Amino acid sequence: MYEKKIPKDFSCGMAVLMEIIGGKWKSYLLFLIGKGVRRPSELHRQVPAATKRVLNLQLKELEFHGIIGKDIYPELPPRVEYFLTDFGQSLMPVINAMDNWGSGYVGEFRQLMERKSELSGIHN
Amino acid sequence: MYEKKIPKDFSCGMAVLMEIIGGKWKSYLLFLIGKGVRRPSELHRQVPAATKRVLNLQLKELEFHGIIGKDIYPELPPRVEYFLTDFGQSLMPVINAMDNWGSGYVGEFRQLMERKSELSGIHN
DNA sequence: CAGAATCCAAATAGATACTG
DNA sequence: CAGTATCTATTTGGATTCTG
Repeated sequence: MYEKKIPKDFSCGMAVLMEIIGGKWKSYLLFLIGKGVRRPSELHRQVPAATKRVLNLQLKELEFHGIIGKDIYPELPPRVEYFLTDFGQSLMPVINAMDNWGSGYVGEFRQLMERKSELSGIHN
Repeated sequence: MYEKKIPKDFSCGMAVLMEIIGGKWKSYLLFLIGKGVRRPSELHRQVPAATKRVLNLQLKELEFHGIIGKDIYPELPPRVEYFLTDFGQSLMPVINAMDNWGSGYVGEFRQLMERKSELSGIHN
């Protein structure tokens, strides 16, 4: 399995939360699963910029921390459905607070990023 | 300057927030500055595990996003004091919500990490 | 004390091809 | 469809040294 070499300090609640939801796509995944998007292929369709591999890795971490669970139906073709655990549900208000705050800043944030791009000559 | 090559998608408020506070030590820094720890040397003393360089990088990012500001006193020896902007203040309730949730999970989290370490044979 | 410069290590993500 | 394996690229953080 994966072995981290640099110790992290989890004395602070923030650090614990960041460890749990800190991946690049975990917030989307939680958001979507919270909205009822359950199957891996659907999730991938909603977040096409990420590869299956990365989504799977992050889903595994969320599962490891008990935030989500999965039902596996041994059919053909195989079917898997993710869901929020009770513990995961307890996280949703925090997620929503984070999303709300961020949403209020999206516009200004984009401008800031454009200014930054101009300065360094990048034009996506 | 630093040029990112992989585009990020900030359509979601969560992603914006994570971009702003997502660094390894930013949460500590905000927490400490919010508590009134102002000077770089003090901050470094409170977070000795991080190097000055990294703390500076993260402080700069927080400053770039308008979360914190700094007063520079051109004295000898030089003195710098960070402070939360109004915008940064607006973030604190979210930070606190995140910290509270995480704090409630610290114990269980540590156990989980130990179990993980046992499995892979790591004993820090 | 504050912080920039350089070099390097670790962590994380992406591309692609493959299996049941 | 779901998931893994392998390889590569990018991003981020750490160590050290140096300056005013």
